[in-house]
Amino acid sequence: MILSASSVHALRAVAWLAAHENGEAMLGRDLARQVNVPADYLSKVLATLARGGVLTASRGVKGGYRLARPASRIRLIEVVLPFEGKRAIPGCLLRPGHPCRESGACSAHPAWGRVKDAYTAFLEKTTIAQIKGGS
Amino acid sequence: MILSASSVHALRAVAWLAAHENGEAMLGRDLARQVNVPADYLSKVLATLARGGVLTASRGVKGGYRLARPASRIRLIEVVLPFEGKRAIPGCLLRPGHPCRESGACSAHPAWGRVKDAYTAFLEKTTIAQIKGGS
DNA sequence: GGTATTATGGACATACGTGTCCATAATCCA
DNA sequence: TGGATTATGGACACGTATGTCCATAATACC
Repeated sequence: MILSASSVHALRAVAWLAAHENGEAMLGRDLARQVNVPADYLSKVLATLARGGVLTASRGVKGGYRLARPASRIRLIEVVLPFEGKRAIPGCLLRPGHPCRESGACSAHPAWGRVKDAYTAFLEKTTIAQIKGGS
Repeated sequence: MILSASSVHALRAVAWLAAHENGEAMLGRDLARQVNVPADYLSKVLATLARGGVLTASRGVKGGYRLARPASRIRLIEVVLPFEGKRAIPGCLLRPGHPCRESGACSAHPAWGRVKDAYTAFLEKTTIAQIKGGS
């Protein structure tokens, strides 16, 4: 389904974190239980997000994870990029890896362009605050 | 990138076939060379498309592949479905496998819905004739 | 300082997509 | 009928995503 499982895990975790911020750091295992993802796997995802500057992690008692910034200033692309790699931003449909500019665009460009634009706009313009739900 | 490599191979092959129909059947190895896909791999893809009723295959001398119907009556979803499986039609973003109806839609529904609708419309409404290029 | 607690990291297992190689079946033509 | 030609199918190889398990490092609290 378009986004990899790791990306969805990451979005779910960050969105849940945004919807339940209360000053305290949230434990990795609690977060895993809440978003229904294997704890040992989610820990890798969370570490990646911390390295990417989306979350801050702290160890020891009272440790856990927090958002590095307000949810309204975290865009989906930042959450997803480490897991999607270059595949995050789609290119030409029939010629993968091809830029598919207007001049010399491939034959599928008119139909595919609408999907491509909607998708990239979704990742680049939507913030966590817009998908977090809760309140 | 959203669609699997096999799906893109299939689309490229069918589109090329549509753009170069001339009454003759096209050999699998020629098709593979034209769309730049490994011949031994494309043959599996083409067999799947034949089983799915998108192409007709014939063996022996003068054999090869043809479109089973005019390109204007082959929708992209038919070409892609055997390779994408249930993943072909996207569902809820944060709750994979969830229908995400309007009532009780997940929190990401407003933003994600636009992408989802554009994508499913692309697959279900676009025909091979619209992406085949050539003349 | 010592101990419990938490995140971090490495090694490993598994499934699947992609791709290769080769034997076999079906078809055409001489 | 026999051989050449073509699609079909099975077995295998390989990389990557996903997931599990366990040791280690960092931190807070007593």
